Amino acid sequence: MDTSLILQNISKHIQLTPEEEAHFVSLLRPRSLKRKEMLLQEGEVCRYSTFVTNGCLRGYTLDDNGNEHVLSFAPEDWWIADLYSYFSQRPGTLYIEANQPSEVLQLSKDSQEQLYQEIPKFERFFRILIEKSLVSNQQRLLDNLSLPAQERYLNFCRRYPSLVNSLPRKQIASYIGVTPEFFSKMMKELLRGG
Amino acid sequence: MDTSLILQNISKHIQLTPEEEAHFVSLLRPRSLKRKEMLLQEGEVCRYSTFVTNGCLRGYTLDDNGNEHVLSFAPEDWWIADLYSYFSQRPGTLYIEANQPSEVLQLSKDSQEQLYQEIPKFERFFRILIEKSLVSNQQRLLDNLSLPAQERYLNFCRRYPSLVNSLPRKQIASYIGVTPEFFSKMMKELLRGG
DNA sequence: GAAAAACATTGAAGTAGATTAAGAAAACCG
DNA sequence: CGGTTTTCTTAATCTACTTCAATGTTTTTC
Repeated sequence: MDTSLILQNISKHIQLTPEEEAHFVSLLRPRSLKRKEMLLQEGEVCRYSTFVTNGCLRGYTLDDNGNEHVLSFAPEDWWIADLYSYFSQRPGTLYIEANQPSEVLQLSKDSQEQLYQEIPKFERFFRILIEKSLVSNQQRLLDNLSLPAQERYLNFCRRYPSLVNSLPRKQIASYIGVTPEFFSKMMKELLRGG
Repeated sequence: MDTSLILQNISKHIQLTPEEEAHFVSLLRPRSLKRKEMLLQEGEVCRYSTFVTNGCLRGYTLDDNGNEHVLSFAPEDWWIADLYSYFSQRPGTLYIEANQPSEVLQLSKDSQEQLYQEIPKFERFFRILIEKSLVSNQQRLLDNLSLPAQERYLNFCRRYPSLVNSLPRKQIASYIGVTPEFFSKMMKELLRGG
């Protein structure tokens, strides 16, 4: 398994000794996913934090009408989980699905707790990771409260430039909170210079 | 200054020795706020995490049209900050204002970093605090993407039962993302049993 | 306790975005 | 490749919510 990306990801915030790196790596479980393969479904307990080394996953909920609402995308070098379920180890509401054939590394909740005990630096690492998530999540919430769909789309383009042209438009529409039909109209407007 | 509430808040997640408690308390700076007093304004750097021992604060942004969008309320026993600005120590976009005369305890960013070094347990405490914020923020975002205003209001009532009857309705309207006018109509519907 | 300020309600008119339905274009897969 | 499924677009109709404007009602302030 290729662990260079995840070790590099971690080294952005904490420095590990070679022994610590080796120990961390020993806790990881690699997994390959086919396109459309489900990593997690509503009602299940999320037992792993998942790091994407290749491909792209997406996390979403289904509402009462069966409409999908995308909470997050996880391209290469990102983490994903149903955090409510992962932290509480209770059944969650999120679906996590591979958008493309993907390679991931999984860290179980138990391993993560063990890691906090053995190498306290990891407590710092995951704290910082969550801090960043929280900040961007708050910004996205404020965007949804205060900006029209067009602006939210432009913000999406800034935040995920690599994804804009590789995701189905309906998934982007769902992420910014509009229907595919409206998204289509909006794009026409945008290109026409509106 | 009365530190019993904040020590109790902390003891929910980590156990401190009396010496550690004393040291922590020595880093806190008490502050009294009048109604409408601003703790933070757009463009300023957020230098403190603020814990509310009494009263209630609110965090909001102003959009281009001067409309207020409430990101969070902080009643007694809650923490509040402009997290983007606090973590990055760069100018932020949030206003934090006292809804009522309030008593708060402030922990500076420097003190917090110092605390992480001196008493690593605090790294755990704040990690857990942020984990919980992130989970509830994600849920709120999904609510905004998938539920009509009425349902979002009912969720608000569940989340902040103590605030429902003590906040101006326009602030609740702003929190759930509708205008005061629409909120008024919605409440009429709700009471009529709709 | 009066004046001022902030908050709340109502109604009419307008709009961003949803829904439905249908056809066209891609993308997938055997 | 060719058939199936998924995605994308367009257009007509519909609705949840906004805006504006006016009025009434609390709450604040001094």
